[in-house]
Amino acid sequence: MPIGPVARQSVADQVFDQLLRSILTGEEGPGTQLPPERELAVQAGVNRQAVREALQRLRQMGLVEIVHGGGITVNDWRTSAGLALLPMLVVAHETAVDPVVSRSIMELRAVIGADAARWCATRSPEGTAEVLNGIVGQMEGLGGDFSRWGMLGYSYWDAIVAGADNVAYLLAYNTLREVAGALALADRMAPSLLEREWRQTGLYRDLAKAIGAGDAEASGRIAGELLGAGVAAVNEWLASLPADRGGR
Amino acid sequence: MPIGPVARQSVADQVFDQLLRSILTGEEGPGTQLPPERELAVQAGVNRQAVREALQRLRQMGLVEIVHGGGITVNDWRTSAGLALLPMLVVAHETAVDPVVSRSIMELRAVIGADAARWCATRSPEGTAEVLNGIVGQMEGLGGDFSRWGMLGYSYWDAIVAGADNVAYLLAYNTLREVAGALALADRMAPSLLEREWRQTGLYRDLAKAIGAGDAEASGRIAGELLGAGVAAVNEWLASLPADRGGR
DNA sequence: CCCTACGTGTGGTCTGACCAACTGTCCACC
DNA sequence: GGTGGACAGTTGGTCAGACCACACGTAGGG
Repeated sequence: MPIGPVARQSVADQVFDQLLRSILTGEEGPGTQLPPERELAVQAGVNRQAVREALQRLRQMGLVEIVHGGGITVNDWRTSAGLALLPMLVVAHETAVDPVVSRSIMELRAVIGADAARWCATRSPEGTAEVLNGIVGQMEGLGGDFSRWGMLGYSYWDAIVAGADNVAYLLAYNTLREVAGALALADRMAPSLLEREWRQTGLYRDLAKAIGAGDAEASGRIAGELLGAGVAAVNEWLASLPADRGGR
Repeated sequence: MPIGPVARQSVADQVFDQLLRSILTGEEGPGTQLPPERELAVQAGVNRQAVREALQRLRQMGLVEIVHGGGITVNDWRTSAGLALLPMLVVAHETAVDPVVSRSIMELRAVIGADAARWCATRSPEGTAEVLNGIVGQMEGLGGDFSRWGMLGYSYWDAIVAGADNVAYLLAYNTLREVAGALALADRMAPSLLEREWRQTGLYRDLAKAIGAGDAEASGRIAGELLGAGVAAVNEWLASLPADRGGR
């Protein structure tokens, strides 16, 4: 039995996590002032530099505002944080993944993936369709080995997004891939939600063909169908839950 | 003539900018090792702590990999950076905005905005349509005062995205708003590109009505039309350029 | 009453030191 | 010959303490 890599978190990372958590949970609401750096340092029992690194990272994410000599103010992350916060929203309450967050992720994935496929059909360089077909071939090859499907799915959509010639899609998709990792770690349910999507190998091949033919309309439609399955699965999951799970 | 606020950049921010630029320009390509922290500090003529803060921020963005005792490796930002990089891509080459980046931004904005409108029609809380109608009223009120259109447009789409009940859209839209600021600053052309979109007040009112009626299909269609105008404008701009502008 | 000047608190920068992890080398041992 | 341990050098991580720069409240002078 192989052992995995040991998670080693630096002191600054731990401070970052603690502050992030207290902001996301609302313990430190928007507009409130954080304690001074020096006090945070003694509270955490660490050096001031570690606190500073954490605070600068929070600032970069838009979660706090720091003014020289004026203290640190907590922002409202709903209006000032960027997409980079998404992976951390998933991990923030580590007991279970917020279904609304999951749905958000799947919807964003679907809407970007579908449009990327549309553009990929007309803007992608030569050879993209061949790459996609190769991946589909591998998919068909490994019948039930579910553990490797995920990787192939990533490569498939990676190729499409790369072929869409849209940096914004590319970057957003990178964030989404990171989120997927956090999702899979935090919640065992997520993979099974995706399962029905993975199974549709036929559509994967159709999509590759449509992209190879340069048919934007068909590509967008098939990709939407493919990715819509994941959205539908999350929605069903959401509907099956008691009504009290709807926060954030 | 009123003078604006002076940009005061901390030392760590300047180091961050320099490193970011040298990574984005490819001067420090993927896989290359950065000089050690101590050397970077003497090169920049600053403290090592400042360098550390900058490096930690680069790490958070996924641009570099840092291993304890092992040095700092530059990542390929195309595969490892998140959407947070988008604003910095715009500013990176400050002479002119890369048209491909601009197009990417407008497309992402359009695709998210349209889907947000679709969901806003069915998922938004009571009163959203009233808010939207109020904003449209203000739009109609200030005939040619173009400077204030931008603000109103932001509020309008803010309300829609907030009503879509999708955190991912919300966060991505926050990033896009930030990008819009950078765009307007870096390139005077951007506002005129958006102008035709702003002018379509009638569609803005139609969209508010469709959302109020809970008509998802119409909302998505109108929003797509509205936002598609901006995409089309950028595409025309792109087509009018000499072919040598296509990098990145 | 204004408003200047100052003190206090807070973020920003610096110095220097030490700890901890990776890397390569060499050598004892099997 | 190969394996594993001991070692030194490089580099990131942490710490302590000091000083500078800015914001803000307040008391004193006009």
